Amino acid sequence: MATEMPSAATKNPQGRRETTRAAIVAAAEELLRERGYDGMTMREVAQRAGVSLGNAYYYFSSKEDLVHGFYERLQRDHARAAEEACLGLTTLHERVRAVLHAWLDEAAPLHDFLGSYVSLAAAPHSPLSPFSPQSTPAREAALAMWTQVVDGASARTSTRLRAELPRLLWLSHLAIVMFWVSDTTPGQQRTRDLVDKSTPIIGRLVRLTSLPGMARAADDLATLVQSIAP
Amino acid sequence: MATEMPSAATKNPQGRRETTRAAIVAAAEELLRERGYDGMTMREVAQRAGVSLGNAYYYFSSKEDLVHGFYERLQRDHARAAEEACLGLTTLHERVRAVLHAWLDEAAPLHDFLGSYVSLAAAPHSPLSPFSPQSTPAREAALAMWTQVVDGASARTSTRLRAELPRLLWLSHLAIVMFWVSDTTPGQQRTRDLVDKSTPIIGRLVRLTSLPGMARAADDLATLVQSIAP
DNA sequence: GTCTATAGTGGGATAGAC
DNA sequence: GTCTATCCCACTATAGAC
Repeated sequence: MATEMPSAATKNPQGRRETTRAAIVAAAEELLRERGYDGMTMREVAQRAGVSLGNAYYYFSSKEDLVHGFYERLQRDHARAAEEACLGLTTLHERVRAVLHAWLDEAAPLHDFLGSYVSLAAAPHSPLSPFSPQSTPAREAALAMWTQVVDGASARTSTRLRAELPRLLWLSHLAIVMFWVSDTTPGQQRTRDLVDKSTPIIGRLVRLTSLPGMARAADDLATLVQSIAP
Repeated sequence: MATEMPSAATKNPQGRRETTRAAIVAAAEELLRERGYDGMTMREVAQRAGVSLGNAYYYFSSKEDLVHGFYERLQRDHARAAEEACLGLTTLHERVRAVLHAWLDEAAPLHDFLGSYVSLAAAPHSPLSPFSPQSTPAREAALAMWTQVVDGASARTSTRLRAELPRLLWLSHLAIVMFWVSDTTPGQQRTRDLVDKSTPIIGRLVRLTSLPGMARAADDLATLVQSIAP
Protein backbone atom coordinates (compact mmCIF):
# COMPACT_ATOMS: atom_id res chain seq x y z
CA MET A 1 0.00 0.00 0.00
CA ALA A 2 2.98 2.28 0.35
CA THR A 3 3.14 3.72 -3.14
CA GLU A 4 0.45 4.60 -5.67
CA MET A 5 0.32 2.05 -8.41
CA PRO A 6 2.98 2.85 -11.00
CA SER A 7 1.16 2.33 -14.27
CA ALA A 8 1.78 5.03 -16.89
CA ALA A 9 5.43 5.80 -16.39
CA THR A 10 5.51 9.25 -17.91
CA LYS A 11 2.44 10.55 -16.14
CA ASN A 12 3.11 9.48 -12.62
CA PRO A 13 5.87 10.76 -10.36
CA GLN A 14 6.89 7.37 -9.02
CA GLY A 15 7.41 5.91 -12.46
CA ARG A 16 8.98 9.00 -13.92
CA ARG A 17 11.87 8.83 -11.55
CA GLU A 18 12.69 5.32 -12.72
CA THR A 19 12.19 6.23 -16.35
CA THR A 20 14.54 9.20 -16.27
CA ARG A 21 17.14 7.26 -14.38
CA ALA A 22 16.94 4.38 -16.80
CA ALA A 23 17.28 6.72 -19.77
CA ILE A 24 20.47 8.19 -18.31
CA VAL A 25 21.92 4.77 -17.60
CA ALA A 26 21.05 3.55 -21.10
CA ALA A 27 22.68 6.58 -22.70
CA ALA A 28 25.77 6.12 -20.55
CA GLU A 29 26.03 2.48 -21.52
CA GLU A 30 25.91 3.32 -25.22
CA LEU A 31 28.46 6.09 -24.96
CA LEU A 32 30.76 4.02 -22.80
CA ARG A 33 30.88 1.42 -25.54
CA GLU A 34 31.32 4.01 -28.28
CA ARG A 35 33.89 6.31 -26.71
CA GLY A 36 35.22 4.73 -23.53
CA TYR A 37 35.07 6.28 -20.07
CA ASP A 38 37.31 9.26 -20.78
CA GLY A 39 35.68 9.98 -24.11
CA MET A 40 32.19 9.88 -22.64
CA THR A 41 31.12 13.30 -21.38
CA MET A 42 28.34 13.96 -18.93
CA ARG A 43 26.97 16.58 -21.34
CA GLU A 44 26.63 14.00 -24.07
CA VAL A 45 25.09 11.45 -21.75
CA ALA A 46 22.50 14.00 -20.69
CA GLN A 47 21.82 15.04 -24.27
CA ARG A 48 21.36 11.49 -25.51
CA ALA A 49 19.13 10.70 -22.57
CA GLY A 50 17.07 13.77 -23.40
CA VAL A 51 17.63 15.50 -20.08
CA SER A 52 19.67 18.48 -18.94
CA LEU A 53 23.16 18.18 -17.54
CA GLY A 54 21.95 19.33 -14.14
CA ASN A 55 19.28 16.69 -14.15
CA ALA A 56 21.82 13.94 -14.78
CA TYR A 57 23.67 15.17 -11.70
CA TYR A 58 20.41 15.10 -9.76
CA TYR A 59 20.37 11.31 -10.18
CA PHE A 60 24.09 10.59 -10.13
CA SER A 61 26.38 12.62 -7.93
CA SER A 62 29.35 12.13 -10.23
CA LYS A 63 30.52 10.46 -13.40
CA GLU A 64 32.08 7.75 -11.23
CA ASP A 65 28.77 7.16 -9.53
CA LEU A 66 27.06 6.81 -12.90
CA VAL A 67 29.31 4.00 -14.10
CA HIS A 68 29.51 2.22 -10.75
CA GLY A 69 26.36 0.32 -11.56
CA PHE A 70 27.95 -1.31 -14.59
CA TYR A 71 30.66 -2.81 -12.44
CA GLU A 72 28.10 -4.07 -9.93
CA ARG A 73 26.08 -5.69 -12.66
CA LEU A 74 29.20 -7.46 -13.92
CA GLN A 75 29.77 -8.86 -10.45
CA ARG A 76 26.21 -10.15 -10.21
CA ASP A 77 26.34 -11.70 -13.67
CA HIS A 78 29.65 -13.32 -12.80
CA ALA A 79 28.33 -14.85 -9.59
CA ARG A 80 25.58 -16.51 -11.62
CA ALA A 81 27.94 -17.68 -14.34
CA ALA A 82 30.43 -18.95 -11.76
CA GLU A 83 27.89 -21.21 -10.16
CA GLU A 84 27.12 -22.80 -13.49
CA ALA A 85 30.78 -23.08 -14.44
CA CYS A 86 31.54 -25.04 -11.27
CA LEU A 87 28.91 -27.72 -11.81
CA GLY A 88 30.47 -31.14 -11.80
CA LEU A 89 33.95 -29.91 -10.86
CA THR A 90 35.29 -31.26 -7.59
CA THR A 91 38.94 -30.29 -7.31
CA LEU A 92 39.79 -26.85 -5.95
CA HIS A 93 42.03 -25.98 -8.82
CA GLU A 94 39.48 -26.88 -11.47
CA ARG A 95 36.78 -24.90 -9.70
CA VAL A 96 38.94 -21.80 -9.25
CA ARG A 97 40.07 -22.00 -12.84
CA ALA A 98 36.49 -22.28 -14.10
CA VAL A 99 35.33 -19.32 -12.01
CA LEU A 100 38.17 -17.11 -13.22
CA HIS A 101 37.57 -18.03 -16.84
CA ALA A 102 33.89 -17.27 -16.32
CA TRP A 103 34.88 -13.82 -15.12
CA LEU A 104 37.10 -13.27 -18.13
CA ASP A 105 34.20 -14.23 -20.39
CA GLU A 106 31.81 -11.83 -18.70
CA ALA A 107 34.29 -8.98 -18.45
CA ALA A 108 35.71 -9.16 -21.99
CA PRO A 109 33.27 -6.66 -23.52
CA LEU A 110 34.07 -4.21 -20.71
CA HIS A 111 37.85 -4.45 -21.01
CA ASP A 112 38.52 -0.83 -21.91
CA PHE A 113 36.00 0.52 -19.46
CA LEU A 114 37.40 -1.52 -16.60
CA GLY A 115 40.84 -0.12 -17.32
CA SER A 116 39.55 3.33 -16.45
CA TYR A 117 37.52 1.91 -13.61
CA VAL A 118 40.43 0.37 -11.74
CA SER A 119 42.21 3.69 -11.88
CA LEU A 120 39.22 5.33 -10.16
CA ALA A 121 38.89 2.47 -7.71
CA ALA A 122 42.59 2.52 -6.83
CA ALA A 123 42.25 5.92 -5.18
CA PRO A 124 42.51 5.36 -1.42
CA HIS A 125 39.26 6.99 -0.35
CA SER A 126 37.24 6.13 -3.41
CA PRO A 127 33.85 4.58 -2.66
CA LEU A 128 34.56 2.44 -5.74
CA SER A 129 37.50 0.76 -4.02
CA PRO A 130 36.79 -2.92 -3.29
CA PHE A 131 38.00 -2.23 0.25
CA SER A 132 35.71 0.75 0.90
CA PRO A 133 32.81 0.64 3.37
CA GLN A 134 30.46 1.48 0.48
CA SER A 135 31.60 -1.69 -1.26
CA THR A 136 30.85 -3.90 1.74
CA PRO A 137 27.78 -5.57 0.20
CA ALA A 138 29.57 -6.26 -3.08
CA ARG A 139 32.64 -7.48 -1.24
CA GLU A 140 30.62 -9.85 0.91
CA ALA A 141 28.78 -11.17 -2.11
CA ALA A 142 32.11 -11.90 -3.75
CA LEU A 143 33.44 -13.58 -0.62
CA ALA A 144 30.27 -15.66 -0.42
CA MET A 145 30.82 -16.78 -4.00
CA TRP A 146 34.41 -17.81 -3.28
CA THR A 147 33.24 -19.61 -0.17
CA GLN A 148 30.98 -21.75 -2.32
CA VAL A 149 33.86 -22.46 -4.66
CA VAL A 150 35.97 -23.70 -1.73
CA ASP A 151 33.15 -25.57 -0.04
CA GLY A 152 32.39 -27.55 -3.15
CA ALA A 153 35.98 -28.72 -3.44
CA SER A 154 37.40 -31.88 -1.99
CA ALA A 155 40.71 -30.42 -0.85
CA ARG A 156 41.99 -31.35 2.56
CA THR A 157 43.82 -28.53 4.30
CA SER A 158 44.26 -26.97 7.69
CA THR A 159 40.92 -25.69 8.92
CA ARG A 160 42.42 -22.30 9.79
CA LEU A 161 43.64 -21.81 6.26
CA ARG A 162 40.49 -23.22 4.71
CA ALA A 163 38.47 -20.56 6.50
CA GLU A 164 40.64 -17.86 4.94
CA LEU A 165 40.86 -19.38 1.48
CA PRO A 166 37.87 -17.45 0.11
CA ARG A 167 39.49 -14.15 1.07
CA LEU A 168 42.82 -15.28 -0.37
CA LEU A 169 41.13 -16.23 -3.63
CA TRP A 170 39.26 -12.92 -3.71
CA LEU A 171 42.54 -11.05 -3.31
CA SER A 172 44.11 -13.19 -6.00
CA HIS A 173 41.23 -12.35 -8.29
CA LEU A 174 41.83 -8.63 -7.69
CA ALA A 175 45.48 -9.10 -8.61
CA ILE A 176 44.48 -10.95 -11.77
CA VAL A 177 42.10 -8.14 -12.68
CA MET A 178 44.97 -5.67 -12.35
CA PHE A 179 47.01 -7.82 -14.70
CA TRP A 180 44.11 -8.26 -17.10
CA VAL A 181 43.29 -4.58 -17.58
CA SER A 182 46.81 -4.02 -18.88
CA ASP A 183 46.75 -7.15 -21.02
CA THR A 184 46.54 -6.09 -24.65
CA THR A 185 46.99 -9.51 -26.23
CA PRO A 186 44.05 -10.59 -28.43
CA GLY A 187 41.26 -11.95 -26.27
CA GLN A 188 43.48 -11.23 -23.26
CA GLN A 189 45.08 -14.58 -23.94
CA ARG A 190 48.01 -13.80 -21.67
CA THR A 191 45.72 -13.55 -18.67
CA ARG A 192 44.03 -16.83 -19.62
CA ASP A 193 47.46 -18.44 -19.69
CA LEU A 194 48.26 -16.92 -16.31
CA VAL A 195 45.08 -18.40 -14.87
CA ASP A 196 45.83 -21.80 -16.38
CA LYS A 197 49.35 -21.78 -14.98
CA SER A 198 48.62 -20.36 -11.55
CA THR A 199 45.55 -22.32 -10.49
CA PRO A 200 47.32 -25.73 -10.47
CA ILE A 201 50.04 -24.16 -8.33
CA ILE A 202 47.45 -22.84 -5.90
CA GLY A 203 45.87 -26.29 -5.78
CA ARG A 204 49.18 -27.98 -5.17
CA LEU A 205 50.23 -25.54 -2.46
CA VAL A 206 46.93 -25.98 -0.65
CA ARG A 207 47.35 -29.75 -0.79
CA LEU A 208 50.85 -29.43 0.61
CA THR A 209 49.55 -27.67 3.71
CA SER A 210 48.09 -30.95 4.90
CA LEU A 211 51.65 -32.23 5.31
CA PRO A 212 52.80 -32.25 8.97
CA GLY A 213 55.73 -29.86 8.47
CA MET A 214 53.58 -27.29 6.75
CA ALA A 215 50.79 -26.83 9.26
CA ARG A 216 52.60 -24.03 11.03
CA ALA A 217 53.22 -22.08 7.82
CA ALA A 218 49.60 -22.56 6.76
CA ASP A 219 48.31 -21.24 10.06
CA ASP A 220 50.58 -18.22 9.90
CA LEU A 221 49.39 -17.48 6.41
CA ALA A 222 45.79 -17.77 7.58
CA THR A 223 46.47 -15.31 10.39
CA LEU A 224 48.08 -12.92 7.95
CA VAL A 225 45.20 -12.98 5.50
CA GLN A 226 42.73 -12.57 8.33
CA SER A 227 44.60 -9.53 9.63
CA ILE A 228 44.33 -7.63 6.36
CA ALA A 229 40.57 -8.07 6.12
CA PRO A 230 38.83 -4.73 5.55
CA MET B 1 83.63 22.90 -26.34
CA ALA B 2 79.98 22.23 -27.10
CA THR B 3 78.36 24.74 -24.73
CA GLU B 4 79.39 28.17 -23.44
CA MET B 5 80.57 28.04 -19.86
CA PRO B 6 77.60 28.16 -17.44
CA SER B 7 78.61 30.59 -14.72
CA ALA B 8 75.97 33.10 -13.53
CA ALA B 9 72.73 31.18 -13.51
CA THR B 10 70.33 34.05 -14.03
CA LYS B 11 72.29 35.71 -16.80
CA ASN B 12 73.13 32.74 -18.90
CA PRO B 13 70.78 30.52 -20.85
CA GLN B 14 72.28 27.24 -19.68
CA GLY B 15 71.78 28.01 -16.02
CA ARG B 16 68.46 29.74 -16.44
CA ARG B 17 66.80 26.62 -17.69
CA GLU B 18 67.77 24.74 -14.56
CA THR B 19 66.82 27.62 -12.31
CA THR B 20 63.32 28.02 -13.72
CA ARG B 21 62.72 24.30 -13.69
CA ALA B 22 63.85 24.09 -10.09
CA ALA B 23 61.58 26.98 -9.09
CA ILE B 24 58.58 25.21 -10.60
CA VAL B 25 59.45 21.94 -8.90
CA ALA B 26 59.94 23.70 -5.56
CA ALA B 27 56.59 25.47 -5.84
CA ALA B 28 54.90 22.21 -6.75
CA GLU B 29 56.45 20.47 -3.78
CA GLU B 30 55.18 23.14 -1.38
CA LEU B 31 51.69 23.14 -2.80
CA LEU B 32 51.53 19.38 -2.87
CA ARG B 33 52.22 19.35 0.85
CA GLU B 34 49.76 22.16 1.54
CA ARG B 35 46.81 21.12 -0.61
CA GLY B 36 47.46 17.63 -1.94
CA TYR B 37 47.52 16.64 -5.60
CA ASP B 38 43.90 17.46 -6.39
CA GLY B 39 44.00 20.75 -4.50
CA MET B 40 47.17 21.89 -6.25
CA THR B 41 46.42 23.80 -9.46
CA MET B 42 48.87 24.44 -12.27
CA ARG B 43 47.95 28.13 -12.14
CA GLU B 44 48.98 28.32 -8.51
CA VAL B 45 52.21 26.40 -9.09
CA ALA B 46 53.17 28.83 -11.86
CA GLN B 47 52.23 31.85 -9.76
CA ARG B 48 54.23 30.71 -6.74
CA ALA B 49 57.21 29.84 -8.93
CA GLY B 50 57.01 33.35 -10.40
CA VAL B 51 56.50 32.12 -13.95
CA SER B 52 53.61 32.16 -16.37
CA LEU B 53 51.27 29.22 -16.76
CA GLY B 54 52.52 28.71 -20.27
CA ASN B 55 56.07 28.52 -19.03
CA ALA B 56 55.19 25.81 -16.55
CA TYR B 57 53.78 23.79 -19.45
CA TYR B 58 56.92 24.54 -21.43
CA TYR B 59 58.89 22.51 -18.93
CA PHE B 60 56.31 19.93 -17.90
CA SER B 61 53.88 18.55 -20.42
CA SER B 62 51.22 17.81 -17.82
CA LYS B 63 50.41 17.93 -14.13
CA GLU B 64 51.21 14.22 -13.94
CA ASP B 65 54.57 14.84 -15.53
CA LEU B 66 55.33 17.52 -12.97
CA VAL B 67 54.82 15.26 -9.96
CA HIS B 68 56.43 12.21 -11.53
CA GLY B 69 59.84 13.43 -10.39
CA PHE B 70 58.80 13.25 -6.73
CA TYR B 71 58.08 9.56 -7.03
CA GLU B 72 61.37 8.95 -8.81
CA ARG B 73 63.27 10.78 -6.11
CA LEU B 74 61.58 8.65 -3.48
CA GLN B 75 62.75 5.54 -5.27
CA ARG B 76 66.34 6.78 -5.46
CA ASP B 77 66.37 7.80 -1.80
CA HIS B 78 64.94 4.45 -0.87
CA ALA B 79 67.58 2.51 -2.78
CA ARG B 80 70.25 4.36 -0.79
CA ALA B 81 68.47 3.88 2.53
CA ALA B 82 67.85 0.22 1.75
CA GLU B 83 71.52 -0.50 1.28
CA GLU B 84 72.30 1.01 4.65
CA ALA B 85 69.42 -0.77 6.34
CA CYS B 86 70.68 -4.16 5.14
CA LEU B 87 74.18 -3.79 6.56
CA GLY B 88 74.99 -6.65 8.88
CA LEU B 89 71.78 -8.54 8.16
CA THR B 90 72.23 -11.99 6.69
CA THR B 91 68.88 -13.76 6.67
CA LEU B 92 66.51 -13.10 3.80
CA HIS B 93 63.60 -12.28 6.02
CA GLU B 94 65.53 -9.73 8.06
CA ARG B 95 66.86 -8.05 4.95
CA VAL B 96 63.47 -7.85 3.26
CA ARG B 97 61.91 -6.57 6.44
CA ALA B 98 64.57 -3.86 6.81
CA VAL B 99 64.19 -2.73 3.21
CA LEU B 100 60.42 -2.47 3.46
CA HIS B 101 60.62 -0.53 6.72
CA ALA B 102 63.17 1.79 5.09
CA TRP B 103 60.64 2.44 2.35
CA LEU B 104 57.91 3.17 4.86
CA ASP B 105 60.23 5.66 6.57
CA GLU B 106 61.06 7.45 3.35
CA ALA B 107 57.51 7.45 2.03
CA ALA B 108 55.73 8.54 5.20
CA PRO B 109 55.80 12.30 4.43
CA LEU B 110 54.37 11.59 0.97
CA HIS B 111 51.51 9.40 2.14
CA ASP B 112 48.66 11.58 0.87
CA PHE B 113 50.39 12.41 -2.36
CA LEU B 114 51.14 8.79 -3.13
CA GLY B 115 47.47 7.99 -2.66
CA SER B 116 46.67 10.20 -5.64
CA TYR B 117 49.72 8.95 -7.46
CA VAL B 118 48.78 5.27 -7.40
CA SER B 119 45.43 6.17 -8.88
CA LEU B 120 47.19 7.86 -11.80
CA ALA B 121 49.68 5.01 -12.11
CA ALA B 122 46.99 2.33 -12.01
CA ALA B 123 45.59 3.44 -15.36
CA PRO B 124 46.55 0.76 -17.89
CA HIS B 125 48.35 2.95 -20.42
CA SER B 126 49.75 5.49 -17.99
CA PRO B 127 53.47 6.20 -18.39
CA LEU B 128 53.49 6.38 -14.59
CA SER B 129 52.54 2.71 -14.32
CA PRO B 130 55.39 0.62 -12.90
CA PHE B 131 54.84 -1.76 -15.80
CA SER B 132 55.05 0.89 -18.55
CA PRO B 133 57.91 1.09 -21.05
CA GLN B 134 58.64 4.62 -19.76
CA SER B 135 59.19 3.17 -16.29
CA THR B 136 61.73 0.63 -17.52
CA PRO B 137 64.78 2.38 -15.99
CA ALA B 138 63.02 2.85 -12.65
CA ARG B 139 61.76 -0.73 -12.72
CA GLU B 140 65.19 -2.10 -13.46
CA ALA B 141 66.73 -0.02 -10.71
CA ALA B 142 64.17 -1.45 -8.29
CA LEU B 143 64.84 -5.00 -9.49
CA ALA B 144 68.58 -4.41 -9.10
CA MET B 145 68.00 -3.30 -5.53
CA TRP B 146 65.96 -6.42 -4.73
CA THR B 147 68.63 -8.54 -6.37
CA GLN B 148 71.16 -7.14 -3.92
CA VAL B 149 68.82 -7.90 -1.07
CA VAL B 150 68.55 -11.52 -2.18
CA ASP B 151 72.23 -11.91 -3.03
CA GLY B 152 73.29 -10.76 0.41
CA ALA B 153 71.12 -13.36 2.10
CA SER B 154 72.21 -16.82 3.09
CA ALA B 155 69.03 -18.62 2.06
CA ARG B 156 69.34 -21.88 0.20
CA THR B 157 66.67 -22.38 -2.40
CA SER B 158 66.18 -23.72 -5.88
CA THR B 159 68.28 -21.74 -8.32
CA ARG B 160 65.31 -21.24 -10.64
CA LEU B 161 63.28 -19.64 -7.90
CA ARG B 162 66.20 -17.66 -6.55
CA ALA B 163 66.60 -16.00 -9.93
CA GLU B 164 62.97 -14.87 -9.81
CA LEU B 165 62.93 -13.86 -6.16
CA PRO B 166 63.82 -10.22 -6.86
CA ARG B 167 60.81 -9.86 -9.17
CA LEU B 168 58.59 -11.63 -6.68
CA LEU B 169 59.72 -9.27 -3.94
CA TRP B 170 59.24 -6.27 -6.21
CA LEU B 171 55.66 -7.37 -6.90
CA SER B 172 55.10 -7.93 -3.19
CA HIS B 173 56.34 -4.43 -2.52
CA LEU B 174 53.83 -3.04 -5.02
CA ALA B 175 51.06 -4.91 -3.24
CA ILE B 176 52.22 -3.54 0.09
CA VAL B 177 52.22 -0.02 -1.35
CA MET B 178 48.62 -0.51 -2.42
CA PHE B 179 47.76 -1.57 1.12
CA TRP B 180 49.77 1.29 2.64
CA VAL B 181 48.14 4.13 0.69
CA SER B 182 44.79 3.12 2.13
CA ASP B 183 46.18 2.62 5.63
CA THR B 184 44.92 5.46 7.81
CA THR B 185 46.22 4.17 11.14
CA PRO B 186 48.66 6.58 12.87
CA GLY B 187 52.10 6.19 11.36
CA GLN B 188 50.59 3.55 9.05
CA GLN B 189 51.17 1.10 11.87
CA ARG B 190 48.95 -1.50 10.27
CA THR B 191 51.25 -1.74 7.28
CA ARG B 192 54.27 -2.05 9.58
CA ASP B 193 52.53 -4.93 11.32
CA LEU B 194 51.77 -6.50 7.96
CA VAL B 195 55.44 -6.29 7.01
CA ASP B 196 56.52 -7.77 10.31
CA LYS B 197 54.09 -10.65 9.98
CA SER B 198 54.57 -11.41 6.31
CA THR B 199 58.36 -11.31 5.98
CA PRO B 200 59.00 -14.28 8.30
CA ILE B 201 56.45 -16.26 6.30
CA ILE B 202 58.22 -15.40 3.07
CA GLY B 203 61.51 -16.46 4.62
CA ARG B 204 60.07 -19.73 5.84
CA LEU B 205 58.41 -20.56 2.52
CA VAL B 206 61.64 -19.91 0.67
CA ARG B 207 63.50 -22.19 3.04
CA LEU B 208 60.89 -24.90 2.52
CA THR B 209 61.56 -24.93 -1.20
CA SER B 210 64.90 -26.61 -0.56
CA LEU B 211 62.99 -29.66 0.65
CA PRO B 212 62.95 -32.46 -1.94
CA GLY B 213 59.15 -32.60 -2.32
CA MET B 214 58.91 -28.88 -2.97
CA ALA B 215 61.37 -28.43 -5.79
CA ARG B 216 58.69 -28.96 -8.42
CA ALA B 217 56.35 -26.39 -6.88
CA ALA B 218 59.21 -23.90 -6.57
CA ASP B 219 60.16 -24.28 -10.21
CA ASP B 220 56.57 -23.87 -11.34
CA LEU B 221 56.28 -20.71 -9.27
CA ALA B 222 59.51 -19.41 -10.81
CA THR B 223 58.16 -20.09 -14.30
CA LEU B 224 54.95 -18.28 -13.42
CA VAL B 225 56.69 -15.19 -12.09
CA GLN B 226 58.98 -15.15 -15.09
CA SER B 227 56.03 -15.29 -17.46
CA ILE B 228 54.39 -12.17 -16.06
CA ALA B 229 57.51 -10.03 -16.44
CA PRO B 230 56.79 -6.80 -18.30
C1' DG C 1 65.70 28.88 -26.64
C1' DT C 2 63.05 31.07 -22.79
C1' DC C 3 59.22 33.55 -21.36
C1' DT C 4 54.92 36.55 -21.03
C1' DA C 5 50.25 37.71 -21.60
C1' DT C 6 45.95 36.64 -22.98
C1' DA C 7 42.25 34.27 -24.89
C1' DG C 8 39.96 30.10 -25.56
C1' DT C 9 38.31 24.96 -25.40
C1' DG C 10 36.08 21.51 -23.18
C1' DG C 11 34.62 18.93 -19.38
C1' DG C 12 33.30 17.87 -14.29
C1' DA C 13 30.56 19.76 -11.03
C1' DT C 14 27.26 23.24 -8.64
C1' DA C 15 23.59 27.09 -7.60
C1' DG C 16 19.52 28.58 -7.70
C1' DA C 17 15.34 29.73 -10.30
C1' DC C 18 11.10 27.45 -11.73
C1' DG D 1 12.71 17.13 -10.82
C1' DT D 2 14.16 19.81 -14.07
C1' DC D 3 16.37 23.57 -16.19
C1' DT D 4 19.78 27.38 -17.34
C1' DA D 5 23.74 29.66 -16.21
C1' DT D 6 27.99 29.59 -14.13
C1' DC D 7 32.41 28.20 -11.85
C1' DC D 8 36.83 26.09 -11.90
C1' DC D 9 40.40 23.67 -13.73
C1' DA D 10 43.64 21.06 -17.07
C1' DC D 11 45.26 22.13 -21.11
C1' DT D 12 46.00 24.60 -25.82
C1' DA D 13 47.00 28.39 -28.96
C1' DT D 14 49.08 32.36 -30.39
C1' DA D 15 51.67 36.36 -30.98
C1' DG D 16 55.27 38.42 -29.71
C1' DA D 17 59.31 40.20 -26.20
C1' DC D 18 64.15 39.20 -24.96
